Amino acid sequence: MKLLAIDGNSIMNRAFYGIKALSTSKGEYTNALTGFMNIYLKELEAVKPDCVAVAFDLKAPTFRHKADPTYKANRKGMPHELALQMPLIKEILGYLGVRIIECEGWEADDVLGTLSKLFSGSDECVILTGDRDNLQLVTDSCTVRLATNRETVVYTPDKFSEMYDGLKPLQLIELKALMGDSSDNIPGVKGIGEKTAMQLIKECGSVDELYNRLDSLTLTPSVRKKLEAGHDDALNSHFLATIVTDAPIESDKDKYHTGERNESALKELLARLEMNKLMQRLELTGNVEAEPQPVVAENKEPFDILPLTAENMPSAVTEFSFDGSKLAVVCENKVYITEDEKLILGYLSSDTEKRCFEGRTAHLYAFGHGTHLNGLSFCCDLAGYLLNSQASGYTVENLCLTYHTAYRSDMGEHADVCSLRDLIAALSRELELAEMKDLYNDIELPLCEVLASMEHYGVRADSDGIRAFGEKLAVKMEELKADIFEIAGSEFNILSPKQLGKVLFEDLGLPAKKKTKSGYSTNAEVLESLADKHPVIPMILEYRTLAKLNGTYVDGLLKQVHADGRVHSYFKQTETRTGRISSSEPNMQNIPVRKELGREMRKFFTAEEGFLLVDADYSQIELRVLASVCGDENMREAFLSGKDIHTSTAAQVFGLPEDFVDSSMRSAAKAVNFGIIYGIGAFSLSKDIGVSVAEAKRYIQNYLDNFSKVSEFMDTTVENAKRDGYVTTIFGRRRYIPELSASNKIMQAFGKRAAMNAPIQGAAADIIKLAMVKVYRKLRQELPEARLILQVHDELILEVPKEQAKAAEKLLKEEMESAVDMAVPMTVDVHSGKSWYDAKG
DNA sequence: TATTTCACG
DNA sequence: ACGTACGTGAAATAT
Repeated sequence: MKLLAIDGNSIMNRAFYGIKALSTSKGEYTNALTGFMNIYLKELEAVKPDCVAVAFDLKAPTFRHKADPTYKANRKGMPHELALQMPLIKEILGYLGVRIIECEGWEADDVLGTLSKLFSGSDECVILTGDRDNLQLVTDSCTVRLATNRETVVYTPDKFSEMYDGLKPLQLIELKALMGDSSDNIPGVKGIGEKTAMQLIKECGSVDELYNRLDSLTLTPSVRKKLEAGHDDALNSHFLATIVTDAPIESDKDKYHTGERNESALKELLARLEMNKLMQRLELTGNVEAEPQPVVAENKEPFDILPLTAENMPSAVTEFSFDGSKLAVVCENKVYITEDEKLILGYLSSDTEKRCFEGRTAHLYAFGHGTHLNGLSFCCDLAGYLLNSQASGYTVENLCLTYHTAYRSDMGEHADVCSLRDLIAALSRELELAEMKDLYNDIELPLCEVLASMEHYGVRADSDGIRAFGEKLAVKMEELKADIFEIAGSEFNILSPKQLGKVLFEDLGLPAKKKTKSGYSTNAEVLESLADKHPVIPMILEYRTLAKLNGTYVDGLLKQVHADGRVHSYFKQTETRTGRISSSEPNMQNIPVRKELGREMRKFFTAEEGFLLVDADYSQIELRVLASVCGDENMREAFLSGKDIHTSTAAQVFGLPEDFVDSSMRSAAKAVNFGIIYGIGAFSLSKDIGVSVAEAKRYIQNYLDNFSKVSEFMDTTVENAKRDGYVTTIFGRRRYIPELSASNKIMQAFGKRAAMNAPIQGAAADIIKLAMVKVYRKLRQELPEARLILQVHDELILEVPKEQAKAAEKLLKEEMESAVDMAVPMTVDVHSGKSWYDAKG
């Protein structure tokens, strides 16, 4: 029989340090669990054992019969992030039916030693560990698999001999008796190191023999003296280094066969831990001993599947799924399916209440066929997102697992739609408990239609113009490239950070300022600081800029222009942790604007013939939100009087009348204002505005003294976040901040900054989302030919028949400014023009 | 697939 | 002594 004996603590330790931070969205640590299970499953595959046992040290201090109380005292206590995972791995292994051995008063090593003796002779023992101590157990019937961060090294007696210069595995004890082992607190003989110990053991074979023959050995006087003085230490160390093989454990070998899995408990635990990959892996690989069972809801009737017809179209509340061509409608315990366009449109446009997983596809289909999806009252993905914006991969199955409702995998391809009813009940309850029902009903749910409408209409893009612009850039790039090669004295890939780093910092000998994981940093900040050190630097910066424009914006955008001459960016509603929406394929939220050359790109986004673009943006929305929520009178006053906020801030911080504020003071104040929103740090501020860290510190202190309510708000926000585990916006949107409970200071600091930022960035997102819903509805009523086509966080863009542009400007400004009633006005600037370039003031 | 860089609010 | 502002997405190179 073949046994796989695992050193649980040691492998957990490896796993913990091998995988960087990993935790569930609520902050429960899972990195060691994930790493352990990866190693475990891989090794199971490689070893194919008949039996498995995992040995753990008990938590209680190990005052072993053979050791004094200081034994292992200098081993660092394990970090609590790891300690928290120890009971969980035991729970997982327990549900997998794996035998766990914990033996009071005995170390995991001793248990492994005992097992290796039990499974010797005609049996076989394979020890899996990350600790070289166990190598002394290697025999003809026992191999040790040493798990390192890269690969597993297998030690047989031959391999051992090869690695340890001809020594036998058991002689590892003799070696340690002399040289000691600081990590195990084995003292060894004082003054004897690895080299000497090795020499002595090779010559004498063992510590006993060494001392027997001490007088006749030829040794340097100092070594002889150390050995004589350390005799007791050597004997004690020998004792400590020896792994015992008589721990009191189960001696019936048959008891080590893996038992039955506890499928339901395993599933529930892994779902809580959000270890979805592992769940899949455990079920996919299957297991002859315990075939995974499909999870079938208790007391749940099967669903009848039948075709949808005009006659049997349900008129009660229904759940549906729609993938763009196939519709499935669930009513009571029946699933009606159809691919008929008329029936699909009939159902989608009917007024009956309907609920689904995500509404985007259905909305788009309806828009594409000149109608609307009506009666939608619930989208599970949006509820899942509001309940936990940190999670990712909102699927019906994951949500069912998270919110403990049955996933009807017994219904095959209709599993999703058949699982919705119970899931919706659970999600509704959770939304109620979290006080997010209004946020859900008034903002997120109606916004879904608005975003689908934006995607449907898209934005007109002038492909020819973009292409011509790209060709101009390409010509410039070729010229620049030739010049760069000439001046640098070699040809290389300018866009390769690695090659560029070599040229700049090795060949040209420029000073390297910053390093990345894999070499020199060559980012714009570094290069700018070197700009006057070598003429090639500014050229490289320019080349980068051109390459970015050409690659990302010219080529990237051209690929995304549809046959209708428009780009239909996808606005994702469940992506960001703060509540913002994101845009992709193409990303229309990062089209260049800050520098003139890039800004030119916006000339290629135009209104269709006879139309204009109307562009409105909130002025300083985040600072206004901050002023409102913290109630600072100073800030409120500045906004109410319509002052320039950065100038006003500068006047306060520098203690001067506003007329005395110059442009450099204003821009410093602007940087401070940004910093406040992001969770300020003196170091970064100093870098941003080019003053000393001490100076930056003074700015911040001055700011906080002047705007004391801001300071209080930040403090209480962080306190509340620590207490509750999350922060909320004025509309009740939540963001969990698990980083606040990390023991790592850097993580904690990040958690604090995120906690300070989320209520502000999130509230701004709430406000513009609400405005979008209002604008969309108002346009439908008053200017039905106008449409909302873009959102860029604090900016909305309409495409409007040109004679309606003035009316649209007015409507847009009014709806946006009146979306919320805050302590300070939410001012909006609005402009229109033929292209985005022209429409943006 | 991960890393680096850079575009936006 | 560390690493250094919040939130995104895309592309090219490196692995």
